[in-house]
Amino acid sequence: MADRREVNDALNAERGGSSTRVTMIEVATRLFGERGYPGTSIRDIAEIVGILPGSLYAHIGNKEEMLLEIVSSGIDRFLEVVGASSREADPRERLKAMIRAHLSVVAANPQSAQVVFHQWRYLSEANQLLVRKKRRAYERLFRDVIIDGAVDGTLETELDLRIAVLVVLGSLNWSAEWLVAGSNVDDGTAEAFSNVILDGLAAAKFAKETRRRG
Amino acid sequence: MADRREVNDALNAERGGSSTRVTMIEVATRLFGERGYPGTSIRDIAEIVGILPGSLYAHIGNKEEMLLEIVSSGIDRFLEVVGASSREADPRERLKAMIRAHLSVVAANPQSAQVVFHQWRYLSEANQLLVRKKRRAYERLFRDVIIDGAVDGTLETELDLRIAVLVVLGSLNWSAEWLVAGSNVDDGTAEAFSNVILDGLAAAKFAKETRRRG
DNA sequence: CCTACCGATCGGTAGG
DNA sequence: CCTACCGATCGGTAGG
Repeated sequence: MADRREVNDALNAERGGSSTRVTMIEVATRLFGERGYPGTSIRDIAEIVGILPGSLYAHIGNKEEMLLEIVSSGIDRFLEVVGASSREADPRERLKAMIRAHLSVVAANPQSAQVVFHQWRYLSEANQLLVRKKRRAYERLFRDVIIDGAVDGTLETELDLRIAVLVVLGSLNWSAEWLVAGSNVDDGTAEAFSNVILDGLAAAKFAKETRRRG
Repeated sequence: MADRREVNDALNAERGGSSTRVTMIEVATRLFGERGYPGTSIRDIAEIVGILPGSLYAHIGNKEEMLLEIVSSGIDRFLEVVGASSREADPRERLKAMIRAHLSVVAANPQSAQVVFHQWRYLSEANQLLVRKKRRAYERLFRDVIIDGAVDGTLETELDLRIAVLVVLGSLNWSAEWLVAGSNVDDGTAEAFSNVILDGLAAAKFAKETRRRG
């Protein structure tokens, strides 16, 4: 009966943090993503974790602390993975790699992504400030690649930079609504996504043929 | 002191519904959009409307009924306005008109749009079914114009239709996060948006020059 | 639309 | 991590 707890305790010794705490955060991530922060009660989380509601407070200070941790580490994940994809020199290829990376992070845990994208509103003003700083850094990755592309001529120069970033990030973030959890983003999806973003919907056959030839 | 109520009562006579009910829905729209459905209490709404919590139930059956009304009429608005823009014959121009129309509906009431996009999750299964039907009809408008464009050659033929629709609608829906309420969508924003969606971010100078000449 | 109220649930705590 | 509990707030109702 207590086997799950025993396994947890074993893992517990190996790492620094309590494994129950890790489980709590995982469960909270799922529920905050599915039902939203105000729609999830401490009791909901406790029940799934398998402890009594009050016992949660042996591992966390309060409910908002869990939200902050999920949102903050969630953005960090995007910054790490997409940041690593933004080293590529050629802006066009860099943007493609960033799109694929962003989609892979969302697909790895869409519920976490949903919390990152929507539940930060329920943080206190002070905590929202922390989060906003990270979000701005993330947006900068995309702004930079578009600027670099405009400079070297591989990306469009005449477009409205702000709108371009909003369209790209908007369509990427919306993927959390339809990407199935755990599905490795297959080449097809990322490729199709990049095609729409990079080349748009309008037929531009001459440009493509020209590019293909040389 | 009771002047607001008197004015409401006067308006009340002119239309069918109670004006208090209309005010309630407006307030609920704002709060559901800003704080989410579970994060908004009946008491929050009542306080702003200026009546006591229990008095709300003279005008509605329950809290979810308000949500359903807001979501349902919200989607109807998109269907009407964007549907009217989808009569244009040329697919490229039609899509541009639809993008502009969608953005204008969001800008007219971003909070309502937020409720439409995110709060439908809190409806009962039965009510979600109603909503999903309308959402599908809305997505069909966009799928159709992309298909029509592929057929007549003005839009790209090789792209993944599903992904294309998701990218377009994703970026459009995300606009509710950044569009300021009441701002008429200026030509610049809608034009820039259409440019990114239609032509993409990749420089395609040859195609553009070719199109301009012919 | 108010008065007066209901049972249920909420986030959180003291003490072990 | 449990026992036992707190005050506050929740959606909603009967009767006027």
